[in-house]
Amino acid sequence: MSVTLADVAARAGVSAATVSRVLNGNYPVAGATRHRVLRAVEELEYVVNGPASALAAATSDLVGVLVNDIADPFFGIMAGAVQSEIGPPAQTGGGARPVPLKLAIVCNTGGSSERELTYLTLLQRQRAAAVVLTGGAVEDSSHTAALATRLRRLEAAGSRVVLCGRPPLAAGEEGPHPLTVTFDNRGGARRLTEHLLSLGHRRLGYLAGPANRTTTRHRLEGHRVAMAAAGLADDAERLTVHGAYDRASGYDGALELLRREPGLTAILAANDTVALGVCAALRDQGLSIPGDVSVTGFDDLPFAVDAMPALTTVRLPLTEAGARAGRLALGREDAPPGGVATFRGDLMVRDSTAPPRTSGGA
Amino acid sequence: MSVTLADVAARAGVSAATVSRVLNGNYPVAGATRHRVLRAVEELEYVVNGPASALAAATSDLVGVLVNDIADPFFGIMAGAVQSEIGPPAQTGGGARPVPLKLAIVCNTGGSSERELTYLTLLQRQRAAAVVLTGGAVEDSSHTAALATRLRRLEAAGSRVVLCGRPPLAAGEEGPHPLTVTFDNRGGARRLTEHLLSLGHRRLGYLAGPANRTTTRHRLEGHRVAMAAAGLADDAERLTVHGAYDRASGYDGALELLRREPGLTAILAANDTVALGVCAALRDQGLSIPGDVSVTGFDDLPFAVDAMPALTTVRLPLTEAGARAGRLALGREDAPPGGVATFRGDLMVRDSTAPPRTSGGA
DNA sequence: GCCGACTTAGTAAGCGCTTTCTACCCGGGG
DNA sequence: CCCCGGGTAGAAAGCGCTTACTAAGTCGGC
Repeated sequence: MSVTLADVAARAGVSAATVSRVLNGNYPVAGATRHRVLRAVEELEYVVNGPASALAAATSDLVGVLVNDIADPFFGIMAGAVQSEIGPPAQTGGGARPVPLKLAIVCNTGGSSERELTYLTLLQRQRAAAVVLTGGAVEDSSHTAALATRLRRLEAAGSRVVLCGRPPLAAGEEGPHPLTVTFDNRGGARRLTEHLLSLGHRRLGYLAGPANRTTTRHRLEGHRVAMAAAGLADDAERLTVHGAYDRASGYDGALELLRREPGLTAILAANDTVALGVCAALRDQGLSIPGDVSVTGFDDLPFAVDAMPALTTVRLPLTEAGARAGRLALGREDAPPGGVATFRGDLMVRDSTAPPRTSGGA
Repeated sequence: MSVTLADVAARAGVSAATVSRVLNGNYPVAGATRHRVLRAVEELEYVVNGPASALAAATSDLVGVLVNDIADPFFGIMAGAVQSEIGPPAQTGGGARPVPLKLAIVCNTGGSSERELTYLTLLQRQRAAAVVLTGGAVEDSSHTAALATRLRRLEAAGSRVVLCGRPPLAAGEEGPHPLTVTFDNRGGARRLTEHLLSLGHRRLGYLAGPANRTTTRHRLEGHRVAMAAAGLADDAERLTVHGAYDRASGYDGALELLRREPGLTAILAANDTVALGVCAALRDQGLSIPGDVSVTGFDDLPFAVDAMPALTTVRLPLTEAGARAGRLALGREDAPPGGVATFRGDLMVRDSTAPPRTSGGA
């Protein structure tokens, strides 16, 4: 059917082994021979059979990238960054390809731990060279255990595993842990809360993400720490509402928060998308931002600066993190000390936060 | 090293052939035997070797998805939709898997035709079951020809090719064309322009996308048609600026447009992201939207409704288109008549457009 | 002028799975 | 009682590539 190595070999008057060696450049081949082979490859429009080489070499050119939802820029940006590290260079590459180009298999888990496991198995089946898991992990002991097992099997099967944007695996296990690139969600949330507190806010509502997610928990913890330091621990507890990481739950959550505490002067949203929903709800209630209520997001996705009003948020270096994870996955970069690299998030103060009206009167 | 079919066969006391048949369910196997095999699979934690089966069966479980930039929600949404059609079902799937789950290989071309070809070759190498090309195509005759060749080769190699969000291949070629799911960019742009015209605007600037892109051209054509119908053809020509599909070029483009025509009362941006840049520039110039200048986007990405102000735009059914493309790619859906399905975009009138101040005075 | 050391190329044995072809077991009709 | 056909399972030949291992030249040194 299609052109095979043998065809190329015949055409170039050499053995299949030689063609393979020319193509992989992992064995000395005389210049003249190489050229003859390369010409035959051109003439026959030969394209390597990936599965065949993966089988023979016991490794593939595929890298799995697990994301909650690729349509969400948060994940899209990280996935894109991973991809650009492992794929063809952005620059018009010359003829030499120092490292074999890898292809990224993007898997949407939709936040379901079950699908996460399913995809991990599918990636193991593909003999993926590496797997990058992005986003917060579900915190359910049975799932955590199942996940750890799967990851161990993947590594045993030769895949490199890298966590990106999620905390390292529980330290309880023996053996080396997957390399991890993580964000300081706790610190970011704490700084955001402190920012609001320092503006004079005292009644702050917190719209947390879905329960049982590490990201949700860490951000919430950071918030609570700051609240407790200001002697507002009880309020923090009372004014926390959980919801999905989407606009709709921001809208609903804001309404719920207002119901619980009509005197609210600030709302911290789980992330930028949720914050957008909060803003919409507030506007619909006839409240001005930040005049009546200050709002904060998290992540600093590209649209945050163009929101109405421009969102005060925490910038997460998603691109850098994804790129780092990609390099780690290919072993192009040395592991960070302890196997964990943490990126902190910078507070971006914009127009959605201001001193509360009551305290502003001085 | 790892567990193989043979190991499972030995454990179950059957031949490898039988195990293969049980796993693929494409051959009658007695119930008792099947159960024994399945148990052995469980006990051994056997995971099929994908490359091996791909080699033997001459087809893989991989579907390539080419996008300009996965971090851009426009592409993220389509890619996600494709993915959800070919991957594990969102529902907690039962044991039966009617169709083998496919994995999506997402390839960021960055809009480079060269990388597009590179990826196509890499996908052919993987023996991808299907390839979905999204987004506008580069209109360069040599690239178009090269692309057509590559696609033909892919199809010859057994991959199904589907175009999504780009026009069908030139009709000149013989043989069946790749199935296509496309958007009525022309009509959308025309309606957008007519909307502005009907509000009373006469000095409209158009911020087009990068030249030599089908999407850019179609949207521009739609705009020109409406402008010409209003006797404004010359202005349309003079007030068109090309730029990338990003926020920065929206910003710069708006400034350039204002320089060319200070009396501008409306700017049509190539897409929502560009529109955001336009809004930012206008604000920085002290102009109000839509008071001084009306602005429109295109695509209706999720953030459009939360922009400052909410963007009047054209909604493209990205999810539906992606899903359709995914189904077409797997042959799960019959080809549309003529092989081309066109989705139209609906005008979403929001707060960024209003009658121009001067004509509003009546 | 002969023998290692070094290059370069070929041989061939798989890699783990699919699938055709063959073998076998049974039950029922002639 | 024999033969035939439906239902199951096994044997074995690849699928196209990688990679020891082996072979054949080529040199330079003693």
